[in-house]
Amino acid sequence: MGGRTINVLNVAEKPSVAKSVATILSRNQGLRIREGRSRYNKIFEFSYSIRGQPCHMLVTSVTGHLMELEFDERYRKWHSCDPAELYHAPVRKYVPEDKKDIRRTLEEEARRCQWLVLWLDCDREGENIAFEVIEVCAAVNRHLILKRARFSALIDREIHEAVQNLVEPNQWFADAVDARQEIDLRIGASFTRFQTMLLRDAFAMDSVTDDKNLVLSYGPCQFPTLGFIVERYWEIQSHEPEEFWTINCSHRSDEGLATFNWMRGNMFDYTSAVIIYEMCVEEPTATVTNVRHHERLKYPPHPLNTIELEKRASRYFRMSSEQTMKVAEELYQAGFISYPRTETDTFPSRTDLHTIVEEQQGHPDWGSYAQRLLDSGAGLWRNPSSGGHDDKAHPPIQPTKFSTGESGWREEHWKLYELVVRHFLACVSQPAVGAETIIELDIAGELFSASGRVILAKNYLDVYRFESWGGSMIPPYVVGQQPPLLSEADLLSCMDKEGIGTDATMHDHIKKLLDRFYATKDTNMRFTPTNLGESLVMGYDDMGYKLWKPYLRAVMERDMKAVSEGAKSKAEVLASSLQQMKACFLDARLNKVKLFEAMEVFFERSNRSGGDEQHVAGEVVRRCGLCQEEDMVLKRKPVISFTRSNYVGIVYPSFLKCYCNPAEETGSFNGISCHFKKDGNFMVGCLGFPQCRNAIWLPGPVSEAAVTTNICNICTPGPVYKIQFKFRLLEIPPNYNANHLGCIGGCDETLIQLIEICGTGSRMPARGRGPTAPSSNGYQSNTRQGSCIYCQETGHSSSGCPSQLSVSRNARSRGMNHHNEGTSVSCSTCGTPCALRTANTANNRGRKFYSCPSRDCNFFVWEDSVNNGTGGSSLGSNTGRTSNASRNSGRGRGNRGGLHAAATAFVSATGDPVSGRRCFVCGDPSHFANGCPNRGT
DNA sequence: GCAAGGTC
Repeated sequence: MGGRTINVLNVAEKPSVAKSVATILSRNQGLRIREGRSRYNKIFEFSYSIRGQPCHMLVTSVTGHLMELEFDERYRKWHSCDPAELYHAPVRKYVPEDKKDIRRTLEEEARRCQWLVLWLDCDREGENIAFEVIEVCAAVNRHLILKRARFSALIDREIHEAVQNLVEPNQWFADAVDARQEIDLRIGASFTRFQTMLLRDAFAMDSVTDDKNLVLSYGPCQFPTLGFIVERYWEIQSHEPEEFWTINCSHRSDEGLATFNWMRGNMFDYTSAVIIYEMCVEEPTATVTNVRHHERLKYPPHPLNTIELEKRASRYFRMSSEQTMKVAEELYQAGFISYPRTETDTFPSRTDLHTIVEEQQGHPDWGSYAQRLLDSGAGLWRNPSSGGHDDKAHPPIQPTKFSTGESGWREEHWKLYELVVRHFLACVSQPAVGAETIIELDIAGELFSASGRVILAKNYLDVYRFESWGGSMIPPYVVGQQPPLLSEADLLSCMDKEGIGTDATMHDHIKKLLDRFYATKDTNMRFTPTNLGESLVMGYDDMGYKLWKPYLRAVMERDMKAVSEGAKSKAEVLASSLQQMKACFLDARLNKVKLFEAMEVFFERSNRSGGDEQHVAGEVVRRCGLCQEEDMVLKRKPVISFTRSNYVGIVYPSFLKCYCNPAEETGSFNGISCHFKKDGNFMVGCLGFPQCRNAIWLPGPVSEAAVTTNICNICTPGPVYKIQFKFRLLEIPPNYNANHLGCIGGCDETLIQLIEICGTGSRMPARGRGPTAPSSNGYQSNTRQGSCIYCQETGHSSSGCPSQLSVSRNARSRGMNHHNEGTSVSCSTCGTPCALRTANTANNRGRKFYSCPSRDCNFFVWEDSVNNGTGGSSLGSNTGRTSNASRNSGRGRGNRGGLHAAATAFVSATGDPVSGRRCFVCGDPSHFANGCPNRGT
């Protein structure tokens, strides 16, 4: 070839690899370094020749994935859509903000290059990152020729061979990762939103955390990890200790004491044990019946990979896996150990093991051992065993630089470096040799045995001080002893065995469980599920779903493998996997009562307002500018108590919705007439709740509020109906009137000022807290009696009722809320089939409606609106004006400025800074009136 | 405010 010099852009997965590749290829001759747009990703330049083609080489890097997957903007907000929509909502790949400078570097360099050579790690993720780099570079230079360099170690021969034998990038590998990302995102986001919105505000979880923003996340890796912990915990709980008896005998001689164990082990029958014991006592002469000698070997460990490093650091030093990886990364960055994220536990044949040992000869603690290893006369050397894993990307973790400790090291650095070095030296050492003796005795026909071990040659145990070889032959667990809680090392083993996470992410999943308050770790590094973690797992388990088991991940992994081998297409796997998971999600939602029941085992139901289920309808104030679907109505926070013959307590509005007209204080509950007492603060909220959470809080001192027919002539989009307020005089400053005709559209200075001074209803400390609802056996038990709510038969739950199943599936598969045949209406919120009922309130007596039977759902629709096509909505759309307003005002997007501004102004009054606003009392922009030092109290 | 996967 030869001829004109071409520019070749080389991109590695991380800066260190770019540097190594550049150093090796340039042979350190004429290597220039310059800055890129990103601080960490330098650009190396030198001349090189690829198969006779003179090249100007530019080597730079990314830092892992360049792109992330996310839902389209319209689905990003938690209340923007039904979580079930997340199984088909559009997603896009984009370059996140912190990677944009890397993208700029790639774009700038790619424009002037002819070739792009991809030096990403040779695994599936690496291949996927390669395509991300291609996407960015090809977008600015369509003529780029794309090449992939395959290499498995950063050593001269590999790198030179790789660049002289460039191949094509592997689309199948990248596709497998695309599918994995999309499935993870859709499952994770849908279940996380569902769980969080369903449970967080429904239960008093202050015992778990004070964090009101608690997220109850679900993830295909984190949940099975939690499952391991819960499962072991349940094993321990279900263990019933049983008494047993055993007989021991011992023999004291000049050489010491030998203890013999009864070969029957444990006897659970007391009488039998006593009889045998008496026989032995009556005839106590012991006869030695057997003496056996064995030579035993104890082999050194396999070469060190990530999981073993984490497990051993946990066992030997009580370091968490997360901490271990952090310290290991620092040691790697400083060049003392090799890359710490590796599955490989086999040394590549070309590894120069001797050189690594030679480097350690000068160490005060293990230097002499290293010298013995190198002395061929000592016979201590042994070629390392293979653990059978090879990720073909990185070698086992090994020391790469000699050190007797550095000034900046903390104790963890010392320990981890020592572990890596001693482990390496152990790997190339002979096994320990022991002589084992087993002695058997006969006393009155009963057999006893004892064993002892003498270590003949310690060999690797001399350097691997973390392991010992005790003389005891008693197994660590005996019958009847309960298993211990899972240790971090156990947990890592479980995850590794079942393929949960990767070596680089396992510790993240463990940490996530602690961060989410799903589990705790005690001082012995053992994990216990929290009430929250246990109840979530219990809930899904009660549903019959193994979502907390590793099976789902295993299936996904098989699919990914099939895609990466070309056996299945990405589209095929995505379609089938998401279809199944969506069905699972919908079923889980139908069965959400199981989650509630499990939570009720541990938590009190919350009467905290602000929850998803606790709004009672009011009057329409304006159309919601956020969701553009529903109206905003004046509501009173529904802390509602009711009285009936023998019970006083809080009723959840979901029970009330069909029975109680919000304007009245009487109604019926389960056919019993009740007296309702409303005692909450005022707010204006969206009827689309819980899908839409747009809410405007009103001043705390409001004692009465009513929507008028007055329309504000300032606020747009209209109409915005004004509200007649009455304030509690003692709670407002003297210069304000008790009566006020106000507007929530953002124009009303008086309201804004009162909120700044007095706060809003949402921030009032005690909101009519009544007696706590019974948690497991009060009226709530009507959903738990075991008989189906549709056919009244026992033996199946309502969600599995044969009379309803086909209807509900039909409705769901068409993505509809209802159809007009018989009683087949499904709840738009949770999909539960709804029964036809009759209203018994003053305004609507005799009118038929459908409502969701689930006690935690607000779905409600009048039968006549179903039949005339106006569709379902949440509670309260029966005011007449609602549906008219909905129909008349159009459903177009955009123009939500007026309401948005109003919401912002009111939000500012609750303490969140909004630019441009100042304290109303003193004018200082650094605080609001609520926190003003000049305000006085 | 959701996942898991790279890596800084």
